[in-house]
Amino acid sequence: MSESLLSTEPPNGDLVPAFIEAGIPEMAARIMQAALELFARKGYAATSVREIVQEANITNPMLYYYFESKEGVFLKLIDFLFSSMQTRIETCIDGAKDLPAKVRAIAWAHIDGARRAPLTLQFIYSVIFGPEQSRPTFNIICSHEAMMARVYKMFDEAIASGEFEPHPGFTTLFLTEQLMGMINNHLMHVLKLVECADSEEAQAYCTQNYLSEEALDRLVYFFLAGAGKLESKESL
Amino acid sequence: MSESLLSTEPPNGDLVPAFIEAGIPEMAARIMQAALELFARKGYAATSVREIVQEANITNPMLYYYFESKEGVFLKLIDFLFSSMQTRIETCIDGAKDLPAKVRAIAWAHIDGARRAPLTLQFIYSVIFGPEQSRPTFNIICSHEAMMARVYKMFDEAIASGEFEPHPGFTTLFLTEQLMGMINNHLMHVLKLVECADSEEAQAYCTQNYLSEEALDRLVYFFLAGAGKLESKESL
Amino acid sequence: MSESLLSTEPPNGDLVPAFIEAGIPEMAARIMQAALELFARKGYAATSVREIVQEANITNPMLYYYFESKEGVFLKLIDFLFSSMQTRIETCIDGAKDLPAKVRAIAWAHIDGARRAPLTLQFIYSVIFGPEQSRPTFNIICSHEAMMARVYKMFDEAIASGEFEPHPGFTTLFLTEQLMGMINNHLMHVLKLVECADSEEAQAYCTQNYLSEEALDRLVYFFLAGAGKLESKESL
Amino acid sequence: MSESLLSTEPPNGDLVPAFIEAGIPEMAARIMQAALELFARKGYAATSVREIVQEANITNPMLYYYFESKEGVFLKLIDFLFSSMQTRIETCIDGAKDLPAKVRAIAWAHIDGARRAPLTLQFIYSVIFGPEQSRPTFNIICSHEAMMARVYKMFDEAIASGEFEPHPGFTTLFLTEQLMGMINNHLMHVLKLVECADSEEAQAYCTQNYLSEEALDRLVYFFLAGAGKLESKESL
DNA sequence: CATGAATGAGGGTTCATTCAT
DNA sequence: CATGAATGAACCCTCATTCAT
Repeated sequence: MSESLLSTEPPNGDLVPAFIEAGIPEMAARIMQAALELFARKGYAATSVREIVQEANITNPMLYYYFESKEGVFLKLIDFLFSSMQTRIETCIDGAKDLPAKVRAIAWAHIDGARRAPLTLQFIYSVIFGPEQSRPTFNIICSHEAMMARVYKMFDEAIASGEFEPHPGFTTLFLTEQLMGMINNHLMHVLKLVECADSEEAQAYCTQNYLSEEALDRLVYFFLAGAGKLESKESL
Repeated sequence: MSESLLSTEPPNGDLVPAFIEAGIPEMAARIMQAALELFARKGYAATSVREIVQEANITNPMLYYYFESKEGVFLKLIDFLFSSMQTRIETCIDGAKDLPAKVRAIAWAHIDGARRAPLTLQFIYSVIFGPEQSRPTFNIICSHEAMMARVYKMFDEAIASGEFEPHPGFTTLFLTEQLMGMINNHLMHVLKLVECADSEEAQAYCTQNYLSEEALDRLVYFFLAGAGKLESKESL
Repeated sequence: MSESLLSTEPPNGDLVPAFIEAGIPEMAARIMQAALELFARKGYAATSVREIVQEANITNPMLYYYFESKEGVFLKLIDFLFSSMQTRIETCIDGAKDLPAKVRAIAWAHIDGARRAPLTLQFIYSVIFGPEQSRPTFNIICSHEAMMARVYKMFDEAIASGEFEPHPGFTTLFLTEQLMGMINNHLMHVLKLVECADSEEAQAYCTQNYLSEEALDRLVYFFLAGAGKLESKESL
Repeated sequence: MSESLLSTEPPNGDLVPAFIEAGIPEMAARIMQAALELFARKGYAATSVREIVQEANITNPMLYYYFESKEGVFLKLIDFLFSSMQTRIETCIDGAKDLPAKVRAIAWAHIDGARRAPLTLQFIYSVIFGPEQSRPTFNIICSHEAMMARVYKMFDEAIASGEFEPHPGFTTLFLTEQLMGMINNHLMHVLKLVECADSEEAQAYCTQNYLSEEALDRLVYFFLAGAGKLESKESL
């Protein structure tokens, strides 16, 4: 819609500044960044501590100085990333005026995030959808559900205010699951494409079909049409 | 719709008979079954060969007698499972008379499969959506896309025949991705629930909301409403 | 000297007929041949039973039917080869009229053997000169010394008859060791060259410098000149 | 000749000090020493990493901390030993005034080395004369030929200066091969004897016939007499 | 803060050998 | 004679982690 949507940040996915801003020492931040990339690319189990410290350009015991263990690195990372996502979604919802705009903002935040930091997303998804025992146990429900809960509430409010009427039989939970599922699905395709996008042509294809405004519009429209009826269709 | 849909097979997920039927020796089948369960639960990297052979109740070298390596077990497994899925989807599409029935059949095949063999699904999803380098490389595109291609063709034919008209701007590829994505999303929730379903109450909740006819109807309806318009709405 | 010296047998090194002639069943012969080649190329320890049976084109238990063990194959092989060498040397000595001819015959038997069956020689040498504990224990002294003893006797007789007078201080044992050592040394070079002789040029070089009559003459002359004085120098 | 020739160093063959002097950490040196002894006694293939670390009194991973692999230990060892030999031979040649003295010095260096560190020699010989595929591949030609080349040059110079005239038909390469071959042959016997020298009597026999000045004289005389004529025979 | 050195436990894989048929 | 299937032990190597400095 507005150009401001189209972020121009480079897609380097370097979270070190963000870590430091959150009060994490620089070296710990480098470790977390290295771990993030490796966990995303190879998974937690297949990533060795040695690889992490090599990638972070530090010595082995330093990791144990800043973190309790390999598991500790993972948990700190997960905690940070889920908090960020939670914050982001809340900002999206609170900052948009009506349901379509809110939905659109949430979707765009994810899509743009996938473009800018694909590895971060890959990591989060592998944690959410991968086997639980392949990584340290942590309360994924707690973290993930908090995010879902905010979206859930968004639909509740829209229905209560009469702004939106779901198709018969559709619960708020169902709508939440569908929306987040559609976004996830979209991002999965983005990630697959980003990985293989060696040629310029492939990148252009990816951008047009998955990272553009049109792609965003398609997604939002599909969801709203499938989900129910809006009081006023102006915003679509 | 018909009661025949509601399979009553127990959800043990034992594929050994299926393996044997496909010409795999019994001991190899036991190995594959054990590996499937462990890979699904812990991921490929976190599963050790020693665990597999222990679970399969065989000695270590037997695995190497029937398979080239741990990697070989994985690949044979993947190959078998993807072939089965491919066959199944084709059967669904060819056996149903119109688009809604086809979509419904595909969705139900997956949902029922998730109920009967959740670990198999968990395994397949962790392979499709997990980090590529966390497991042996194999041509996932080739296997997965073949499945997608059949669905793609299904939409193409429905559109060509005038049976279905997608909303403006929706390509066949987009529809395919949305349908499969929605099914995936649904199954993900099923898997999460199955894992935690220790109480009878929880299981009942899961069955009603995700494994019932109503859940299936909701899904199919959401998809078709979001995707476009049917020539005749009778079948819905 | 005589053309009969120049053997024209192909250098295939196939001992299967010889094994069979010695009363060994054909399959056992094939196993021994395969083992010989592998032991020669990789050494006893680095050769696995599986490799042997694959090379011999038989199944694994067959080896244990004909031989007690991997060690048994080795011992039968060694026994056969040392006996052959012993016989050969005796024939050389008994068949030549004077010391130079005997020395020449012994040297030539070895050189021609190296040409015809380099792997056999490589095997024998690796057994004689390699670490004792790298292979099954067997009485190498017994086998090897018997060979040496015959040569020793040859010198003794030549000295006793006045045909040859060694340089002062040279014992018969010393002469024996020098002669066999020189031959060994020569063969080592042949083996090294045969291994690398991929080009025709290299083969020609090898033939001229190590496998020709001139090379033989040089060797015999060097030995006799170094060892002592002949009563009559006609034969040189 | 001079007493200085007769080294009195104990024949313990402990190279650890030499390794450390060459800048190798002490623990790595202990590993190399243990590996040397085991490789010499059992061969590379028959020696397990567990044996090495047990002999070196360290834990298993330390070997991999200091070396890349079992193969790495072997290569570092070979490199060190060949360099030492090369240096030693050069010192012998450069430090002696005429050809007989040079030949004598080379021979003595080897004989004395065999006495002081028989395992080192056994190892080197098993590498040079054993099957190539029984150990890691390394450029044996490069290492060995460099040594030969220096000896080759020694003969060339002696011939050019008129100091020595080889028998007709003897090339410089032939002389080099004969000399080194004779030395090798001599050392082989030393090694065989050292191994069995459990009794004092046996040791005395060995010393007198293979490690004494007389044995050295015999060897040098045999070689020179066999090889050609010296301008002046004084030095013999 | 930062390091080189060290470790017990376990990783995947292959060994020589033997069983039942 | 000949085979497919099976085994306990051992192979080389790497893991996450910790020590002393």
